[in-house]
Amino acid sequence: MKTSDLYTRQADLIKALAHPTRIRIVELLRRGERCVCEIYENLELEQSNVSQHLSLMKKQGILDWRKEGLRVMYRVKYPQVFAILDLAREMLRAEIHSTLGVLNEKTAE
Amino acid sequence: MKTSDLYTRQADLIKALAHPTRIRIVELLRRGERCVCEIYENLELEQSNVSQHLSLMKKQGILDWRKEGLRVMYRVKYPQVFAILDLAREMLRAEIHSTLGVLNEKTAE
DNA sequence: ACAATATATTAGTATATAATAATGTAATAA
DNA sequence: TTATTACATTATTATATACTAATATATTGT
Repeated sequence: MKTSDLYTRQADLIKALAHPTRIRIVELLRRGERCVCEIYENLELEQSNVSQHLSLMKKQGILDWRKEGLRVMYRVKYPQVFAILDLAREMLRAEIHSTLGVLNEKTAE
Repeated sequence: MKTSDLYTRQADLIKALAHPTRIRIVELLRRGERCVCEIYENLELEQSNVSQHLSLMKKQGILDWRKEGLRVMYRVKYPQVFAILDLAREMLRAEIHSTLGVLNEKTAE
């Protein structure tokens, strides 16, 4: 039996959020649960591609799903997921501002 | 010019934390700044390997550094980095508990 | 100027990830 | 029972990532 260590599990969980498409999916799900078709239509992606990304996140335990007739409805299981995306955005903004800051210094007075 | 879009930048930033070795490095830096040699000795990794991971995180803007003689001291630039690791650990614990929960139900009474 | 030390960079290779296309499966409708 | 719809899975291929080993660079001490 090969139980991956905690750092690896933690990394895999974070990795589940480390893709632009998966971030877009999660942001869509922030507004509530959605079926697969809504997701790929909304984001203009291939059904298969979306399905694979969903299954990856499901595997990492951050998504829940339920069948509703033909549809499969997905939702984000932990609010921490949104919190992580928000924190990343904060840092991104800070980074962008600090590089812009350098530009401003150069063009100032 | 190929300016990567915001979701890609956000994903790259998160990806910088999505590796067991980089998580271990950041956890070490949680206790304060460290030189490269302290890091690779402490974590029993190759200097070159650590250097590459550091440079990746530096590139994503989450690490700061300063030269001190021969040494280069690294530190984490944003507390958000630690917050993200903490949130991921929370979810990991919840996941582990919920799977253990299933086991308990099976062995109960 | 030369040696030693700390770190960075590069090249090479193995492995992982992602996208597309094709096929499979399960639920409902006719 | 057959067709249709929604989704999942698999195979293939391209690209990205990570590790090791080797080499380069920069700083300090002699």
